Amino acid sequence: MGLSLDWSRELATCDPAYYKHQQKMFLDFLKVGLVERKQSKVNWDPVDQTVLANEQVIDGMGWRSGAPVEQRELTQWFFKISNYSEDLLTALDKLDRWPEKVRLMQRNWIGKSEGLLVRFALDAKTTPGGESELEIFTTRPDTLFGAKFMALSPDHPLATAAAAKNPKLAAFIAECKKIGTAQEAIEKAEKLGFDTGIRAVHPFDPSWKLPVYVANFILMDYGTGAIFGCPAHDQRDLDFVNKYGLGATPVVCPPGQDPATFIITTTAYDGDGRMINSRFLDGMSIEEAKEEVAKRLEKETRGNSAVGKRQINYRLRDWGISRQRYWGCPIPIIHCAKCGVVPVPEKDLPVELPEDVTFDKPGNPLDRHPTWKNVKCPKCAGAARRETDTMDTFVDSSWYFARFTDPWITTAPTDRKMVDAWLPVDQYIGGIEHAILHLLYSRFFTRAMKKAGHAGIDEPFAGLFTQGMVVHETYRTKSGEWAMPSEVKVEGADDNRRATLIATGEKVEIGSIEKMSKSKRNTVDPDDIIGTYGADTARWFMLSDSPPDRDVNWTEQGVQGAWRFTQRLWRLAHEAAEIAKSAPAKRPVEFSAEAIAVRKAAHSALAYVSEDIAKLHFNVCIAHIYEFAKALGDAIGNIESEKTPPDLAWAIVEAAGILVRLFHPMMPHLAEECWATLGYKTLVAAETWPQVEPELLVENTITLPVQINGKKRADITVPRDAGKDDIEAAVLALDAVKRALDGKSPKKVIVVPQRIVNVVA
RNA sequence: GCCCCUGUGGCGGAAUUGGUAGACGCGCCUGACUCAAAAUCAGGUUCCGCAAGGAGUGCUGGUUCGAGUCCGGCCAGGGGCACCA
Repeated sequence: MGLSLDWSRELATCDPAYYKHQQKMFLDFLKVGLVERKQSKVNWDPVDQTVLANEQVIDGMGWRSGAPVEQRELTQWFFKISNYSEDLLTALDKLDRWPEKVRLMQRNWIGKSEGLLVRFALDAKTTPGGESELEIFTTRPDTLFGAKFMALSPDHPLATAAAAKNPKLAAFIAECKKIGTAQEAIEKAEKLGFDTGIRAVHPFDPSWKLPVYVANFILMDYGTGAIFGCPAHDQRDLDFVNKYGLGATPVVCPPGQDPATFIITTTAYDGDGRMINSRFLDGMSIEEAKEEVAKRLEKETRGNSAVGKRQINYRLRDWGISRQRYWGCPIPIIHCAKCGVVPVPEKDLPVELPEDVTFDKPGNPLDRHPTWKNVKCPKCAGAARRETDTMDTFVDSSWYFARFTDPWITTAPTDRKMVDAWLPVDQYIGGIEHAILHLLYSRFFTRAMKKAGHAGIDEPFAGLFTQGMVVHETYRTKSGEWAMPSEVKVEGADDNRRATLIATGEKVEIGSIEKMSKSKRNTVDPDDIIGTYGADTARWFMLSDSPPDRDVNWTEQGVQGAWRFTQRLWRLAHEAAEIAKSAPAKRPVEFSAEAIAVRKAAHSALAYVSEDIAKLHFNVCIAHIYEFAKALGDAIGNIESEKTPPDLAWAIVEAAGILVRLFHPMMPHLAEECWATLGYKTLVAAETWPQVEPELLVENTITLPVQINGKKRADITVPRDAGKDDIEAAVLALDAVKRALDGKSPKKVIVVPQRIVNVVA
């Protein structure tokens, strides 16, 4: 297709020469405290037999396998992306050349929430082991007087302790965990609770006791795994109390509601309002009440520390990178019974994947490869074993752009001079599907590389553009097999469209329009167009209609038009070359009206294309090139005499040169040919972009639309610098205006300079 | 459920950011060239109407001299998040 790629920089992330550096960075990140090994509940893909990050679970299914994801408890390696939660969030504001949509998605994913940690005292008589307090996290401390219950996650230590003494509770917790394994069930699960018998004390009223439940909708890994429930203002809590009959006292009254009659039944109120039923908070706004509660609880102490503490929580979790699969970069760690977790010494890098592996059984082949797995401990030389987890392949793509700046260096992941000179990437282009996965990981990785000394910047991509997907109809045979568009003949129109297999004539069903994929076989091969019409026509055609950020429904309708245009440009180049023979080399001092018209067409097209190409509005660029080519063709066609006047000849040569350079980015091969035809010895690719002459964009007379009551009724042509009064007088003399006014004088005449005139009748 | 985006001719899509709606291309129609066809060239093509004229950017109300563009309420399609306290 004539793409200009520097293949000398080609790299492969599966090449040990690449992942060697990745292992080095893993060890460096470990040194600076950005890698951690911990037990955690993980998303387990039962088909791929591997762990998935939260970001890789889509609607409860594995992003690759599509299988329902299960929860498992495993020891895993993590990159501490959450160290950068705040930075990753605030730095989004500075990424002004990123689509707002992507920034918003990342903001939501990071999910910052500000709230208060509150230590509730427990009635020790009621606790299993004399526990005296329970810490909860809330973003709504203002609703503390609406509290009806406390709730613990089934995984909360206090729940575990209570269950040890209460078999019924233990059974309830076991039931919760069973439901918790299938993601789909979680979404539909009813809110269930179990009263532990434990009683908590309200922080503002020692005599106010709250029952402590274990509830299936409380997550252990957010906040403290425990909450206080305010049913009137939280729908989940309301659903819960309505099941257990605990009641709901409203503490926030919506504007215009009478506090005396305001009640909550089945819908919680989470809007704005004034505090009610809340003692010293009554009458305050929500914000004032939050502040007041925080202030009071911060001051109050129990056992040498404050009862309340402000805290900011993030939804963003650390990035679990352990994968139990063969295809990935081995994690350069050795486990020794004596020394524990030992990093592989740098001189032993890379840890290469063994090649003699078998895939006959499910699970990780590295796990059952004795000679690879069993090694000596680098510290004590005793028997040890390798870490058999490999890294998530998203790690590979989190820094390849940095490696591109110097892919040849063997002694380090990056050459600091190179990486700092080249990065950040000026314009990154990718699909919206990477909005949080790849783009958030890369932002973290760049920061981590900075901390470990491998780069000097925070943000990898200064400009981001998300291109749309190419979509196409799907075709399916009676036996349920997918057919490719090239194998199918489609006839008829609208509701009568029908499709048959070209080979057999068998009828096929026309299915929905979907993203092109190998599995649905709804792909088209640009080689077909390239084969018939050439690469330039294919490029032009693909760029011409649809803006690149939108999805396109692929059709070859219109490719003929693109091909026709290449012919026209070719003819035009030859016609211009003929005129060039007699054109003066020196720029004429004076230009005729015809010559000026040609120059204006050239320079205004140049101005438009320059602007639109920077915005990646290629379809609009192409429209302007069509117009310009038409104007130039007309100008050449209008030459009557055998000998073209020298000034016009010069203008045509100038215009042809501009035209070729304008379409060169879209049709490089044709442009080079045309350039040579025009007599140039250089390559267009090596030429500079032409300069606009701004004075050619200014018109001496302008045509203003004339509206009557906001509807266009006429045009008027006036000198560019005509005064308002002159324009108004000319407008009122127009027939269309006189007719509309019917002898009366207008209420108002609005003259917007250089734009429009509106007569209000 | 919450958040976000999109909605313009027969089709893909333009519209200087509040100022001529439908650029440009496809398709279609008419004409020229031709014995004929293809190619090429010229003209037309939002809808209603023979015309004068009128209506018109998903629906509906508003702000404004003026709204595809801004605001409110709906409808439809797409995307993201979802027991995150």
